[in-house]
Amino acid sequence: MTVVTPTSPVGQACDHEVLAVVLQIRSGVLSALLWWRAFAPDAGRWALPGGGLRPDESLRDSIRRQLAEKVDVRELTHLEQLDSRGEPDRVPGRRVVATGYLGLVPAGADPGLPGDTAWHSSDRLPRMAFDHEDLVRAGIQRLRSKLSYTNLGFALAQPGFTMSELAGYYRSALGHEVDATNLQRILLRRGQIEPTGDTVRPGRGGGRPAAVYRFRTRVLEVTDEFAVLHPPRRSPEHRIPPPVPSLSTERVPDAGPGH
Amino acid sequence: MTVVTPTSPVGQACDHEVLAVVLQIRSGVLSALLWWRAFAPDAGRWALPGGGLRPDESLRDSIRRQLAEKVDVRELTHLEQLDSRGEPDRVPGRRVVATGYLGLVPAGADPGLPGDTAWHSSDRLPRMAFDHEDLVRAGIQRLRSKLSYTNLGFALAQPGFTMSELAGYYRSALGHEVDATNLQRILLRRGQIEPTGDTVRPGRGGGRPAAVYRFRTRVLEVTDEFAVLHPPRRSPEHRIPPPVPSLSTERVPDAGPGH
DNA sequence: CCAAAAGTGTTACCAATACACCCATGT
DNA sequence: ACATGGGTGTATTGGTAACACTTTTGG
Repeated sequence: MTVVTPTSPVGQACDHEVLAVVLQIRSGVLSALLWWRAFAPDAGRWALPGGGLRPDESLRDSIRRQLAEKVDVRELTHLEQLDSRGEPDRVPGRRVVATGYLGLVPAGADPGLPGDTAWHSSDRLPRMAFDHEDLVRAGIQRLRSKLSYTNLGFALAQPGFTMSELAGYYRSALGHEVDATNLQRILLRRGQIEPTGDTVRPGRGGGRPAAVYRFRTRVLEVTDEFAVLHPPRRSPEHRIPPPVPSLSTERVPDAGPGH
Repeated sequence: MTVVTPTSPVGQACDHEVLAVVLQIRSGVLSALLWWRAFAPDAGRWALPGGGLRPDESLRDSIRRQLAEKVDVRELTHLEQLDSRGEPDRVPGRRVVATGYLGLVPAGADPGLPGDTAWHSSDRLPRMAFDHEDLVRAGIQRLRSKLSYTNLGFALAQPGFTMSELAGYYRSALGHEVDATNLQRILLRRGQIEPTGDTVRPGRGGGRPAAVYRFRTRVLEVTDEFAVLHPPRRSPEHRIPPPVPSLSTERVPDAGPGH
């Protein structure tokens, strides 16, 4: 049965916790914000920020509240739900269902952190508590996927950036080479970014001054609907005719079950 | 930091429910399995199958158990998590966090249903309880997306099928025209399907006998990684060199927080 | 022999990659 | 001048949509 161990935070109605995988590109390394557990269970391991859901808050409100203890929430440029884990033994000694979130902080920001909290390179994760490492990997995977078909890059970059900076963020997040030239054209074509008109002075050694760009919106949008099984281009009204009900042997009642 | 107040109710641990959006193509119509609520709250509206999470089962086990009451679970060809909803007022009178699942049943199957349960056309949904309609739409959206870049078609089709049947399933699920000819080549190229060698006798009116195909695996696989921001083709080892730590001003400790 | 349905071959199109080349600046 | 980094132009590639055409059956 469910044993209540004194790890549960404040007066909870139910054992539901909310966890966040907070990612940021720090000096060219995709990093995750982790928190060091001083107490059992899993003392000495690193855990995701988060905690119990309060009776009067939504999941999203909850994770924002709990993140506020770790990092300045105003720095969070994106927050979306990952998935929920409910294995009975995922946390020893007590039954907790966890809902994971992915949070993103733009490059360059450097929020102050509590002493037990630190950024960890995503490809050299420390020993982590419970099933948290798995959630981190899910978060990274989600980020990588969405960079490809949405404008999620806005959440990794500061408001104004040069194309080589942006390509660097994509490189770090995706883990492979990204050509700044082609990235520029892809994002321009899709209407994700636009030049601000400003330029940036070249560093020592010279070089042409780089144009400054910004994302047109800093809210998630899908800009590349899946490349295959598109609706046909030719006849825009390729609507599927509603099938003849008389031929149907279906049982699709619209009212109550009067059978 | 963490306050210790073991107020969480023991035993019937938490108000967590699991819901399933079960979809099937029935006579060319993408349909959802719904259940008629006889009692308050929201009596007379249609709801998703599901129910409370038991203390000793995982989320996935729970939804399988609860679906077994509505539909022969052996018919379920696919089951994946959608998302969780935790707004405090999503169900009047009590606080319940819900985790939604997407379940798929292959065309042709016609499991017996309890009297209060029926299939409903997905584009003419009845008045639904709580936030369930929103979950249905999320499920449909998920299905449509994954048809494009995974082999999820296996879950909509019976084990053996002709290309025109399969194109029909895709048409119904996606809501737009799908060319059987091109679908065949796409799925063959991706290695999703293969001919069984059998053919099917043409109906009255003749026609060339159709070849029977099957999906090579009936487990979800991603067959079309996102079309853009691929790793470069040329040099397979375009690995990003690990950044020099000495130049880094980072604080990415590998051990406990000794700061 | 004709109609119907399935399958094949071919073309056109579009978007992304690769890469050579041009531009603007610091030393 | 020339090295350095940014930006533009362009050829190539690859995969899908579109569609005409061939194949195989029933009447």
